[in-house]
Amino acid sequence: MLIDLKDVAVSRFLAFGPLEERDYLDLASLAGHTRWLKRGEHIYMEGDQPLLALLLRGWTASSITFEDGTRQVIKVQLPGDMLGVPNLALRTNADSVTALTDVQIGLMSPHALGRLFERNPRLGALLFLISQEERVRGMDRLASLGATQALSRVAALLRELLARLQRTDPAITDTIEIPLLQSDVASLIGITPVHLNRTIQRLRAERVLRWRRSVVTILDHARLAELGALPTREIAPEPAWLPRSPGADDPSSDDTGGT
Amino acid sequence: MLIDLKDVAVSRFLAFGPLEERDYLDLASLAGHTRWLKRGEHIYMEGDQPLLALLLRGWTASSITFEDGTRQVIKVQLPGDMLGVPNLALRTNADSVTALTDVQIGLMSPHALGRLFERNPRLGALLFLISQEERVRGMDRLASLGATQALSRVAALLRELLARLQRTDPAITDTIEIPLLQSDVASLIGITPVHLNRTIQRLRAERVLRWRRSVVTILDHARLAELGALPTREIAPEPAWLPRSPGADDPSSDDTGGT
DNA sequence: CGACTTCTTGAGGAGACTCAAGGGTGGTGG
DNA sequence: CCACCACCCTTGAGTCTCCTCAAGAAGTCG
Repeated sequence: MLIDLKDVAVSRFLAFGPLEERDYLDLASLAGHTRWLKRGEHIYMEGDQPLLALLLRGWTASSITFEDGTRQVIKVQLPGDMLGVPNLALRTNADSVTALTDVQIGLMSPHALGRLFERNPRLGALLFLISQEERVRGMDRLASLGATQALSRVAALLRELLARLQRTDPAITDTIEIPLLQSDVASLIGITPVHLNRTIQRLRAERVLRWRRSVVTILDHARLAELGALPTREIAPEPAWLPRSPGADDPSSDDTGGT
Repeated sequence: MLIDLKDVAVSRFLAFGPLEERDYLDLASLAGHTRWLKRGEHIYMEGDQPLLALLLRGWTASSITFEDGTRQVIKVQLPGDMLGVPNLALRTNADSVTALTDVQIGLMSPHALGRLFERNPRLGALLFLISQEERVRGMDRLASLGATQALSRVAALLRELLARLQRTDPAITDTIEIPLLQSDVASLIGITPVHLNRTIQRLRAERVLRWRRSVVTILDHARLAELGALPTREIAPEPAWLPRSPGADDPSSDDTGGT
């Protein structure tokens, strides 16, 4: 059960293809202090100055609070995900991020990010791509909330989490531990906790899944896919247009000889 | 009513601060053929190879189709917005983009994008930031769909469109022309056309707005803000961490620098 | 073993959906 | 220029999903 933190930290990058040694070094230059936070603590809050971090262990949730106090959970982050990235575009944070479990995060300075764009355009472009992947996820969630009812939304969420967890741990197939209260899951898919619970009861009755405390076991993957009726998204394998790593000794780059 | 296309094309960049002359030149290198498409035509379709374009004139809508044929409108794009960006992360497009009006688009090659990241890290980082801004918009919409009811969603949508239009045309204050059918608007906010219509009737009765054909006039901005209860997002003014333009003659650009 | 949180179930009500038909509006062709 | 047609908006009626309020069961932690 020991995972190499290095692997987790770059897992989102590796989804698009292998990295050169130079890339690992440049990515390491992003790493700042690591911190542990307890479950329930906030990594950052709405209205604060933007802050950038990498989630190394544990789960977090991003939420937005309305003026009347209503809280909406926007998404959950798993190890390897970056925290606070969208807020870089804003003067103050749009969302808050809370630790769902005890978590370990690696803080990183926006300035280091800026230097990364300068020094290693390939990694800059990869960061760009990772953000696009997040946007696609957001679009799918939007489609789920906008066009389907509770049963489908639960199915779509479980399929999403399963797929994301499988990427860093292929051993996961049927059983996942979701450190979310049912009230959090309900907010995530835009229904009330009461209604989520009734929906879970239906899925249990149909033997689609087991859901005990925070451990969910999928019994009928086919039925789940049928309910959460969005296609599985495939990551672009090594997009040809990506700049090459600055270390790569390929003489065929016809461009200006900078360096 | 004549708008300089150059201005439109870079409007999203300018939101974060002014550009150097060099930046304009590098951005121009992204520009490929421009094309006109008629209302109703598709810029690209789900399942196709990703394609990159800049919307120069007119409106488009992005939508996702479920396996059962249900279509969900994800977002609308206005002049200056880029089309197809999120799909760069995927093997095949997750969404389709359709022209809501006659539109003019500028195609751009992903390879040119890759070169831009290499040649002008500042613009690379700005593209990254523009994507983050989109993510924030998506998060807000997710919050709107997940936590509020029809009346608020209509209000939030109108406020969003108003704010986006005002950015390129400050003259817009109360009246906007929305080239969307009520059925499109309904899908966008995750309700049925019938229910949207009833909701509009309520807003009309309360004298919050006029909505005739595709022309919407806001009569009561305060009430609208009250209903669409999300804070206004402010773009970060010239983030300090952005790399500087490669043309900028700053002698201290070598990587010195403390921790 | 309590005290607390979280999950579960019940009952009643409201927002949103479906089906369906009537009323405008703009476009097209005679 | 008018008549017709197609498309869209609007309204009605009935139903269902989902919500709210509330209380009881089960699990967790000190």
